[in-house]
Order: sequence, then structure tokens, then C-alpha cells
Amino acid sequence: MRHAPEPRPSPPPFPAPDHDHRACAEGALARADELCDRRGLQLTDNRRAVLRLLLESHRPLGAYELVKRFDWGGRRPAPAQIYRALRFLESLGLAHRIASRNAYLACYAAPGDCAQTFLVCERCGAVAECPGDALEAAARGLARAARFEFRAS
Amino acid sequence: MRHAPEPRPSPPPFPAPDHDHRACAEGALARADELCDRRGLQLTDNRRAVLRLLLESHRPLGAYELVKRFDWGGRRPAPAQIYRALRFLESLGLAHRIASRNAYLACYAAPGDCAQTFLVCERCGAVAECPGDALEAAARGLARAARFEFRAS
DNA sequence: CCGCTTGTGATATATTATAACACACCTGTT
DNA sequence: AACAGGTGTGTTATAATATATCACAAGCGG
Repeated sequence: MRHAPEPRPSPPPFPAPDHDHRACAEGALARADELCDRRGLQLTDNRRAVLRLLLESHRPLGAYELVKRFDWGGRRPAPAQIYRALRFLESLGLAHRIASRNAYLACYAAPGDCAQTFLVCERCGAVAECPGDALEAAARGLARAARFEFRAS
Repeated sequence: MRHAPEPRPSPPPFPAPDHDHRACAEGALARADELCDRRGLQLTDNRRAVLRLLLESHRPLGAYELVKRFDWGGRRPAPAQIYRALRFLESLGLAHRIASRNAYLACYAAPGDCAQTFLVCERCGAVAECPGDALEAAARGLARAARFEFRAS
């Protein structure tokens, strides 16, 4: 899954993940296992498979794209299966929904250490998770001023 | 369209528009007319009707909700009609899409004077347009750091 | 009148997401 | 063993959201 090794004509338009996706996926999966263990939740085969697909693709995938990539010994799961897994993963912060794209992205940050803010490329759909919490802090202030309770989503 | 006049048990969860929606809709429509005039674009009957519905509802409406509210002498327009009008309005900043709700909201700010940021109530769907530009400034900084070109959307 | 552009009305279809239900599996209890 | 309760699965059907496409109408400049 590495990018082609040709010399780049110009710097990439965003901080592209320039590493071995398999390896970072394994790490994230291990953290997910641990998180579910701690909470007494089951990271079942299906949930794990969906999370793995998201992690390895390293970009937002639509639910039906996940269905297509899901190889179940020839057959494919129904959408509902995927959506259930996605809801579970979202509820734990292991995946995020990018509403403007109707797509889902694995979270690579440690659980709870996630800004929940994304920069989305309108051309290619590439997504960068936002570093730091400047944006969240600003949003929090605005929410308070408007008497909304803040919730990152 | 005013809220019920009962005494409020607690302050509203957001700065509710506590005014005559018709009147503010007329103002926004007039500004929209002027904007289209200046740019040589046509704010046709259909586009105008959609904008009016959005303005008067004063909350985000789904496309099919707009279809239902559209009274065409008994009949109703096809969804495509609505989506076309919405695209036009969005392209001019006269309406915004709230992706997380699949809904559309009229813009009450002067054109170009719009933070394009919203606070969305998860319970009732009420939306407050964000005042000021603190959030946009933060987003702009993050985008620059990640070498994204910033575009409010 | 022609050719061009823009917008409309309509039908069909694509895409995204949820509802509902039977059943499997595990766990604890009688 | 028999049973109940909870959680997750597999499946079918359907809801909700959005776009493609095509024929046509209206305006406008030549």
C-alpha cells in the first residue's frame, strides 16, 4: 500500500501518511483490543474486520465501499452489518464519520487523545486528522457563549 | 411561528431567534435579489420559493421536507427541482448545507459576512450560526500548517 | 429564423441508512 | 438438563437522501 516511488514533482497537498499502513493498523488494532477489554466490550470478528479495513485503507470509506471490500468467503455482508460495526466503533471513538463525505475513517490517535477535527481535500477525499486542540478550544468558547453544551462530533 | 407564550422554566439552550421571521425573511430575500442582480444571475421563482421556505422556517430543513412544503397549486416539484435550487443558493452563500443533518439552512448574514460555522443541537436540530470568526481563524491556521488550502464549507 | 444558453418538468435510478425479525451463542439460575 | 436474559449475527425489506438524463420552454444575440 505504499505510494509509488517516483520522485515527487511537488510536495503533497497534505501530510500524507508515509509509512507502512499494515504496521500502524496492527498497533491501532491492539489498542482497540485493549480498550474493549478494559470496558468489557466485544471487539468481535466483524467489528474487527471493519476496523481493519478502515485502518488499512488509511482514508475515509463509504459504508458500501466497506461492503464491497468485505470478503466473507465469497459472500458479502448486508449493509446493516457494516453500519452496526461502524456505530460500535464510533461509539468508542475508534472510527469517525465524516458527514460531509458520508464516509468513515479509522482513528489513529490514542483513545481520548483525538481532536475530532478533520481537514478534507475536496478533490481526492484525503483527510488529515487535525493536530492539537486550537480548533476545539475555539469551538468550546463559542458553544459556551451560545449556551450550547459542547460535544465534539 | 412564534414560540408558545408559556413562561419558560429555564433559559433556552441557544440564542433562539425571538423575532418576526417573516420580516427578517423579507430582508434576506431583498439582499438575495440584489446579490443576483449584481452578478447577472436569476433568482427565479423556484429558487426564490425555496429560499423563502428556508428563511421562514428559521431552522434546517431536509430536501424532502422542502418538497412537502412546496405548494405548486396542488402538485409538488420533483426532488431534483429542490436540489437544483439548493445548489444554486449554496453556490452564492444564500443557504448552507448542514452535512451532519443532511439539511439546509438559509443564511441570514450579509453575503460574505458569514462565519460558515454552526452549532447544532443534537436534540432538536436547532442551529445557531456562529458569531465572529475565531473558529474560522483557528481552522485557517490548521489548514495552513497541513498545507491545505482553506475553504469554508 | 437560427443557434446558443439557461432553467424547467418529469421519469428513472443511484446512494446511503435503518427497521424488523429469527436465531445463535454465552452466562447464570433453577 | 431446562430455562431465561443479554448481546451479537444474518437476512429481508424499505426508508431517506441525492443524482442522471432527456425533452422542452424562454430569452437573447446574430
